[in-house]
Amino acid sequence: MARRSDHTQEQIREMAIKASRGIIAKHGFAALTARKVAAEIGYTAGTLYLVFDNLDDLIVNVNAITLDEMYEQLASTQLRCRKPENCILRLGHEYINFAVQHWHLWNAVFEHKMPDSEKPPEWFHKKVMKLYSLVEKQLIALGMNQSEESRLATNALWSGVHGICILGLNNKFEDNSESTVKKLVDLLINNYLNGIKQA
Amino acid sequence: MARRSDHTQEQIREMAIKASRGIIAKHGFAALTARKVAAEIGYTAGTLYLVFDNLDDLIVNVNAITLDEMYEQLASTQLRCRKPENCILRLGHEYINFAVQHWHLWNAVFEHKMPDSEKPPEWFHKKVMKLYSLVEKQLIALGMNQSEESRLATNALWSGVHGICILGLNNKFEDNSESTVKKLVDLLINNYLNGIKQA
DNA sequence: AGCCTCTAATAAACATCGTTCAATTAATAC
DNA sequence: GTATTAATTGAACGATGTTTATTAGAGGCT
Repeated sequence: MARRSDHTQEQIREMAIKASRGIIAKHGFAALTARKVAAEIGYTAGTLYLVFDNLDDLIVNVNAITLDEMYEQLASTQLRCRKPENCILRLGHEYINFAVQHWHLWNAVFEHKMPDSEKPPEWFHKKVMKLYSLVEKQLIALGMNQSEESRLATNALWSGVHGICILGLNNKFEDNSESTVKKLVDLLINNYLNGIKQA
Repeated sequence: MARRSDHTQEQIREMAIKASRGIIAKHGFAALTARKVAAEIGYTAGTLYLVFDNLDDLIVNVNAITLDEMYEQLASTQLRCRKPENCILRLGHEYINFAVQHWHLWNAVFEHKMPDSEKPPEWFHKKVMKLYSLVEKQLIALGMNQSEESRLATNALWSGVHGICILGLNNKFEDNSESTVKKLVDLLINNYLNGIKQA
């Protein structure tokens, strides 16, 4: 068979990405295979390679959507908060909420490694930085002037929050309930911000 | 062939673990395959299944050694430090040093996921807790009484340090040099401890 | 020594994976 | 209605982890 032209290449791309999201969301990152994605959109595995460089290319596009959704969810919590400390705490809580709600998709963002030592494309990195900027904005509102210093302070704090989520939600603690993870994130943020104000 | 009895089963186990460590250290976690391990110890893949349940079983044993070595390296830095704040900073620096020095082996500890939702054996978890106890000891020396509180404070701080290492050493920041990662860890620890003392 | 038993180790098989590519088939152009 | 063209396929390739029937060799017995 050939030239069915049931769909444009762009449509096939989008269908494949959507199907992949579904597979990951339902069965986890490890369950994603080229043949499964292809079967779900009614094509064969080979077709995917007409439209993506390889599976990594497809996965990066899936993870990009997850980052976009995460940004929307985090940004929406910033509308009704006044004090920067509270805004940052809300960001932490919502980060946890997102990870819990979209567990497999969130995990895929961090489980996926580029082969050899290739880097994800630049536009992907920008989406990550956009997320960090939500936190940096509040640190600046807290009196820190925008600079190398605010960037480092942001990276330190948010990597810390991320570390708690990664370990906590992967059951690496004795008690790994969502509420414990929230407690830990509060502890880290509160003490960190207290320390910053003092300095 | 059969019954060569060149080695006991226990010897084969140890040779396989050692060979696996070598492969991971040299070529990374993704390069580890049953056939490669077997070839390096002069046996075939099937033999590994006589001595391990599966590859995950083998990997857990490899990672256990890494945890042991990490504990030794971290514990040794605690001999010549007086003030708890400095002891914790040293732990942070040495955690980074270990990750840099044994990059692939350190990564393997966190890249490896049990299939489905099986858990690593209990003795593995104990080795992780032993590492945390190094930090908790210093938090207690800092005036915190040993309790649920000190455990949470330890988890929060050290997961944070770990998060910085994971993201920083995987090139997730703009500047991902070792010195930047050290700066971030200092920032997190110093502010966190300042915040704690204030509370 | 020769034989037998038992089992450690093997080689081959299986199902799956990502990826490639010649063959084919349907849409288009003439 | 026929020729051209290119989208899609299906089969192939070389891997992977894991299982299993087969076999070779060590140890005990006579």
